Amino acid sequence: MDPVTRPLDPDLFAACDDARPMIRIGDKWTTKLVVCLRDGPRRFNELLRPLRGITPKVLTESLRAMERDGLVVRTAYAENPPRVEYALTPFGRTLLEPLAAICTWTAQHQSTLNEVRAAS
Amino acid sequence: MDPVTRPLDPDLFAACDDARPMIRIGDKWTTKLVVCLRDGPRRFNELLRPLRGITPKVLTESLRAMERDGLVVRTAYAENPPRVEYALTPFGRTLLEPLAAICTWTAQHQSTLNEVRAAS
DNA sequence: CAGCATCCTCAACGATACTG
DNA sequence: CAGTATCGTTGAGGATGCTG
Repeated sequence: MDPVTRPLDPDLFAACDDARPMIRIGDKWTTKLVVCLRDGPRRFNELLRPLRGITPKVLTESLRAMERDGLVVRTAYAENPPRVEYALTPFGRTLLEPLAAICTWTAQHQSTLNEVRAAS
Repeated sequence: MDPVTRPLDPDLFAACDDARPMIRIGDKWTTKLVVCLRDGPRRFNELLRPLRGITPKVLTESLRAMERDGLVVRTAYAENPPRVEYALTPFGRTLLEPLAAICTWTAQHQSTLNEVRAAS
């Protein structure tokens, strides 16, 4: 069929809709936070420091958003000084595997990407 | 060890760095574009329409960025009316698999997410 | 058809300072 | 320690109109 007049594949609309990552996977910190929490609960400052450059405000906002989505639980202990721990929920842990696929891809192709970008 | 004074895991810094998706996977359109192109070359308007809501400007910008990263090739045919086709490169196709993992996760947990968000 | 030009909005992100 | 408050920046994305 003439490529100019061929109809649009209806399935393409569905395919596009399925491709939306509803979780804020794209934002700057969510993926990193999930990875940081994979080995167990972490305290606020234990997250603040390895995530070089994040500010307390942004960390708080990110954690709150992930809490709302049920990815993270916040546990505050009534101690002095105060202690708060963040941990992945079972639901949050299900993100670990697909995220690992992306991380692996990035690690494998980062050099390729750098070359291509440097060449342009 | 006292949880207050325990040292930060040095590996955590590396883990965080590995978690950065260098590709603009997070942006609003890149993942959808990759999925839209998985079955073969598409023309500008064939991408514009299924990606409901995208504007020509943003589509152009997204495609240009993906071209710079070597994910997409742009082929212009000297015809009248003009015809341009966009296709995934072999490199771009390598993204399909890890992206599918995310899409599957989203499809599986979308209802869970909707419930959690509605409850808050 | 495949875009470019122009202007605009808004939310993420950041810097700095302060507090229970 | 674990934040909050305030202010400022930035850029992705959008609206609209025009063109080779």
